[in-house]
Amino acid sequence: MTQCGRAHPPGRAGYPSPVTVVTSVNVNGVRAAAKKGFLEWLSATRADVICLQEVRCEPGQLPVELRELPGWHAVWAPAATKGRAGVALLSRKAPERTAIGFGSAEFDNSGRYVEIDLPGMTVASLYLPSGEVGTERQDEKERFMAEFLVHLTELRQRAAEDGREVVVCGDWNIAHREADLKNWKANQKNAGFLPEERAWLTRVLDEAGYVDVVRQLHPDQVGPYSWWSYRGRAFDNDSGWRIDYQIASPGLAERAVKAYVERAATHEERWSDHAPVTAVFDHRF
Amino acid sequence: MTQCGRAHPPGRAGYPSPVTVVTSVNVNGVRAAAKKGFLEWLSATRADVICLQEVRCEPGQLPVELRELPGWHAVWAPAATKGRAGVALLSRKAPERTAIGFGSAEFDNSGRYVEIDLPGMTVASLYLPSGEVGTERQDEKERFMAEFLVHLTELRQRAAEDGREVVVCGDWNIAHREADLKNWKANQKNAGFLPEERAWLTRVLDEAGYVDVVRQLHPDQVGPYSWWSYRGRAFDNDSGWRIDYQIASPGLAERAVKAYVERAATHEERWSDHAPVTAVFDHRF
DNA sequence: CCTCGGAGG
DNA sequence: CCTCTGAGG
Repeated sequence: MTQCGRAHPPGRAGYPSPVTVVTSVNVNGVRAAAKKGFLEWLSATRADVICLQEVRCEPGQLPVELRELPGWHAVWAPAATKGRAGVALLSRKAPERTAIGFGSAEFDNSGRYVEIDLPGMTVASLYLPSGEVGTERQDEKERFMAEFLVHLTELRQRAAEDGREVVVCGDWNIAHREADLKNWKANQKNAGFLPEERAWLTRVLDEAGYVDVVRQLHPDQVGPYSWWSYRGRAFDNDSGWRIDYQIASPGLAERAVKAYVERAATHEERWSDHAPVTAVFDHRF
Repeated sequence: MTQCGRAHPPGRAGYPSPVTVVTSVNVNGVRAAAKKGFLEWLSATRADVICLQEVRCEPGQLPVELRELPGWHAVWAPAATKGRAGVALLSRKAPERTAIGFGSAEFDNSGRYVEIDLPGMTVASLYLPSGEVGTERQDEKERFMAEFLVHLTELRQRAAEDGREVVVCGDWNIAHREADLKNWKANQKNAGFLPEERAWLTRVLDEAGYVDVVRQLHPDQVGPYSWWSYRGRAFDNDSGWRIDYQIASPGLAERAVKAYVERAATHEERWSDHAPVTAVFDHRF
């Protein structure tokens, strides 16, 4: 682990480094992404923790460049079905604890959730099912949402008791508000912007007590979108959706000093249909 | 039809042009081939008739560049199963007759045989099943061979009665003799070089009365191979097989003045794992 | 318009 | 190591 210390003043107790940079990105197939520029982005990023979704690869299928990531500790949580879903967590520091799944009989092997403890904070990578209205896949999404809300509530409580902070990053596959997608009117009956999905996200914030880190720092901005369909000219027209979030405990969220979408990361050579969502937490404040 | 006459003396009765150039090539997916150089090869070829195999495309799926081939008449014979097999015939002159299949209940819809009549000669495009020892697909290959030998015999007889010549071109998926593949010893138990397959090809020549045009003109040559696996470095090592043949009636075969494999056609940018097999028939002799 | 699996080659 | 499906996105 060759991560070098940066020129920051000392942080608060429990945070060995005064600043933690967290990034989340749905890579849409980590092997394909690696061939198109993901590795260059990775070698340039200043993130301390990276949450990946849609890895779509069993650990045994990873090419060397991905199996051996110098400077990183990796936890891979593939789906039982080959080539589907799959999440991972990369961290510069070794995790104190690792957990795959959130205690769900149905979803723990579906490659949709992995959680690690780092000094003072828990970081999770989430890939919520994408759903499609009128299909069994929408029912699955709803079952996931119901179970996962319980987990989020318990996670917050446990963390609070332990004096830890929490951030759940990933592809939530729901745009929360009208400002979170280009064409909200046309999408009110489409999966990803259904009233019940939006209401569920509101409950994540209001009832489970989390904060949408990007929105907190940019309350009046349109977007910033994090996903643009590969179909048509969605990216060029910025016809996107904000469906990738960092959802943090209030104590962590209030330490967020920056939060943004790295749209340019996938601009020149597009290596995913999602862009990285990054937050900088400064533990000195 | 903009095919211009060439500076040849007049041919024999029944052959409006004194020379007929016939090419056969397995394109391994005509859409993929078109993106990689097949169209450039096509625009440069001097062939009068082209037999294609493994077109792997329904006529409705053809991109414009393939749907509209100026100067060519095309007959497409796709397989019932999408993306599989499929043969076609392109001719500068309009066919006098077109037939898909050879009267087989099992195989007429399998995209493996199409036949046209041109002035004085019948040209067929064949894609014989490839087979694999110990599988149902080898049984299928053998059933095809049995039925097809009957057809070849009848085809010759009918043609002789009508005073026509015949050439059946295509991917026969059998190397006939030891000189027809790089590593014959190691392949004696593999589909494509089984004793019974080789014996069947001998019957095509000796019993049904056809001539292997390339071998006739190059009796002592190793190969020339017409297919090199995409696996490993088969092409670079010239580790190939001669499995694409022009099998002609004796009266036509004796008019062959040239017969060769266009290995260079797929050398620079490889657009198929097979190379075109071309024969020039001169009707003045 | 992508990525992946699997069949067929 | 190719080219196709078809599912999932």
